[in-house]
Amino acid sequence: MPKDRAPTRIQQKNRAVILEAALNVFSAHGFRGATVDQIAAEAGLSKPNLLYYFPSKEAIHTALLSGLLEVWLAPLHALNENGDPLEEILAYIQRKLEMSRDLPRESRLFANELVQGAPRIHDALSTDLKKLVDEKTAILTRWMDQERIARVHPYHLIFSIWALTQHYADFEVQVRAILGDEDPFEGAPLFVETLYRKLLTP
Amino acid sequence: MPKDRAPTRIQQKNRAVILEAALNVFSAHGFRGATVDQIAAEAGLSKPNLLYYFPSKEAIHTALLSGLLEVWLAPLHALNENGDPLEEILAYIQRKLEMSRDLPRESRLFANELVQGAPRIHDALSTDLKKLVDEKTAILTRWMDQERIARVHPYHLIFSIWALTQHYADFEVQVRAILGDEDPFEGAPLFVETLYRKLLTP
DNA sequence: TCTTGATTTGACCATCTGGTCAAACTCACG
DNA sequence: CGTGAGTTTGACCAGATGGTCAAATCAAGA
Repeated sequence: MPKDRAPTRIQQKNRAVILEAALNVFSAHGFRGATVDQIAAEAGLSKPNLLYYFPSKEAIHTALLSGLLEVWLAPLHALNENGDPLEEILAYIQRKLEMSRDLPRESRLFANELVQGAPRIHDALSTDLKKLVDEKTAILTRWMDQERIARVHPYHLIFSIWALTQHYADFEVQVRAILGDEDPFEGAPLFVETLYRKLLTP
Repeated sequence: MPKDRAPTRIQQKNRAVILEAALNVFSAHGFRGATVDQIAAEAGLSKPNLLYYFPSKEAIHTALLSGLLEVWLAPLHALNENGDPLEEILAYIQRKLEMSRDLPRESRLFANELVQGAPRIHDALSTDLKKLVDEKTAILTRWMDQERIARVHPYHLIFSIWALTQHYADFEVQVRAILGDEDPFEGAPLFVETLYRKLLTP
């Protein structure tokens, strides 16, 4: 374990390589299903070498999750009260859909954690996430009060957006098994746009 | 392992007890995260005793999944071409929502499997499930052709229903972290009904 | 070049885990 | 009540897994 100096070039590279490998493995097999050997192999390092950069499997997982939570919530963060309500919401949805397409591993990493009761990020959910969602639903509610979008339960509106968009990443096998050759991300954007336009147009 | 006679009273009871325990453990920790000892403890049996009734951990998991797949797909199966289109679809959605509320372990069992690439039920997805969905989307398409519901991509319509309804079971921790005391199943039925009524009314 | 800290590794360990087995026990029924 | 099949268990095993450690190797600044 290096002292707490500025990270060397090698440290920077190897930490990044490890996190990338860990993302692959954890997202595909969950925390318990992933093995340190697997991550090390994926990263092209020996196991002891990997454990030189992170003290434990748990530490890698935690570093990954906390590092990605910000990225994951950025689109919701960007929801802007001063924009046009419907366009803001639709833009949020499209951004989430793009993330499902471009960052499916990240989506599955969180899905794995959540479906098993979020043992490692429960705190972040009821603090950071709840705070962000409360903030944004307040905006939604104000828009509804001003009759700029139709009135619906704001929390369930957020849940529905998460569910719909992340479904394509989290349950990709199922979607592909049913769609066959058709690219899910061909029809999805139009479908969800139609859906939320109809739902929210006052 | 008993011979292939008719199952004794004890066999019947213990198999059921084991499957119930396995449902608890597998749905909470995934296949890899569950241990045979855990399932045995939950079932109130010793590990060798448990393995007397099922030859392996894998066998228990398979028995569970294949036994529950039918239950899981029953609501979609019940979608009836001869009923009123919108009411049929809304009834399907409400049934799915009830299953999320009443059978969350079953939902998470499948979610765990799917999010990790469905290594153990991939076949059933591309055969049984695909067949059922193809059948039912054909009905939806006919309804759309007859202009009895609005035209949307039928597969994405199905996906959206799955995503929305199962979200409440699969990601229950997250929903609860955000809703706090509020019961998710208080607001959800009205929300999803509104959503699909607006989407599908021609 | 030399030195010192950073990096890498082979060997190793304790624990966990899925699974086996022979022996013991229980139950239903003739 | 005796008997044979059905049931249960303690002891055990092999392989996997997370993690350690001392020794070897490397890299960069003096």
